[in-house]
Amino acid sequence: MDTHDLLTVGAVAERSGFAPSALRYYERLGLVSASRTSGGQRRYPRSVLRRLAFIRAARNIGLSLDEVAEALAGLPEARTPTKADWARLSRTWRSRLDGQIAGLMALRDGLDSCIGCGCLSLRRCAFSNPADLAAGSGPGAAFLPRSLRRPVDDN
Amino acid sequence: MDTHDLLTVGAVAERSGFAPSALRYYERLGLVSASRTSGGQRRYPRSVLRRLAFIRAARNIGLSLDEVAEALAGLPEARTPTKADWARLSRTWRSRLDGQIAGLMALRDGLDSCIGCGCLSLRRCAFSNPADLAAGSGPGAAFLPRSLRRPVDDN
DNA sequence: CTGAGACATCAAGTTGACTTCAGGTCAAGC
DNA sequence: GCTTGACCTGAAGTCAACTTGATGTCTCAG
Repeated sequence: MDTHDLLTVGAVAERSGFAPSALRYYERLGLVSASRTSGGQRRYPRSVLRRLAFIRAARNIGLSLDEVAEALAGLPEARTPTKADWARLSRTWRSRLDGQIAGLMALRDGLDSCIGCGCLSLRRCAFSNPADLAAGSGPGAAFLPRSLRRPVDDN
Repeated sequence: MDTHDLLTVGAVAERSGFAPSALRYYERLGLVSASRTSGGQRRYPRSVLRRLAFIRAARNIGLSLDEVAEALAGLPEARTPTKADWARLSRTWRSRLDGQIAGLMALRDGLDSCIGCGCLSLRRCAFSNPADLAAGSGPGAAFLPRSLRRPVDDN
C-alpha cells in the first residue's frame, strides 16, 4: 500500500487528522519536518505520525504550540525516539491534568453553593471569582475552550 | 461614597475586574447597558455588577460571549432579576461542569495507560484521540485554555 | 472657573492557530 | 505523453475577545 515508506502530505493529513495546511504550518514552526522529492513535494517518514499524535495529545491538555515546540525540543535528534522518550515527555502532563481537574471541581463545588444562595456576588463568590485557581491569569480567565463546549441548547 | 447610586465606567471596572474597554465592548455586544449623562458619559446602575459577575462566571466555565448573551436573554426585562432568576440561569452549568470534569478525568486515565505503554499511537490511544469526549469538535480540540495553563517549567 | 484626569468615539492592532486564495508545478495512471 | 488531481508558495483572511491609539470632550475638586 505504501510506496517506499514515505507518506505524502495528504496521507499524513488523513492519518493524523490534521489538515495539510496545519501540517505545513507546523513545519514552519519547526514542530515537524519532511524531506522533499526532486520536485519539491513533502515526503514524511512514518515516525511523523507519532510526533503528530504527541502534538495532538499536548494540544488536548491545553499546551500552546510554543509549549509543544519546547517539549519536543527534549527529544533526541540523533536517534529515533524510543517509547521511553515519549513517556518522559508526557509524564509531567499528569500533574497538569490533576491540577486542571481540581480547578474544575472547585468551580463546580462553588457553583453548588452559589446556586444555593443565589448570590453570584462579586469578589465574594468562589464561583464567579475563583482567584485561587486561575491565579495570575487576571480577569477573563476561561476554564475551557470553545472546542469542548456544547451549545447552550444541548442540555 | 457613591454619588446618587450610579457608577462611572471606571468604578465599575474597578469593582468588576473588567477593563473599561471590555465594558464598552460588552455594551456593543448588548451584554450590559448604561444610561448616559448629559455629556454622554456612561453611568451604570449597581445591578450591572451582578450581571458582570454572571458574565465572568459563565466565561469561567467556558461560555463564549455569544452564549452568554443568549443566556442573559433569559432574564426578565421588566422587573429587576431575582436570585431565583440568576440561579435558574446558572443551574445548567452544573451538568456542563460535570461533563468537563469527566472528560478531563478520562483524559488523565488515558494518559496513565499511555505512559505505561509508551504508545501514543494514532487513533488507538485514548489520550491522543479522545474522540468520544471532544466529539464533533474535530481535530485540534483543546481541553483547557492558556489562562489555566502553567508554564512548562512550572512543575 | 479652571485644569487635571476620567471619559467619549472610531479605527486599527493583537494573539494563536490555522485556513483560504491566487497562481503555478508535480506525479502517476492510462 | 497527457491529463487530472495532489501539491507547492506566499500573502492575506478568519475568529474571539479584547486592547491600543488618536483625537477630542466632560466633570468636578479646589
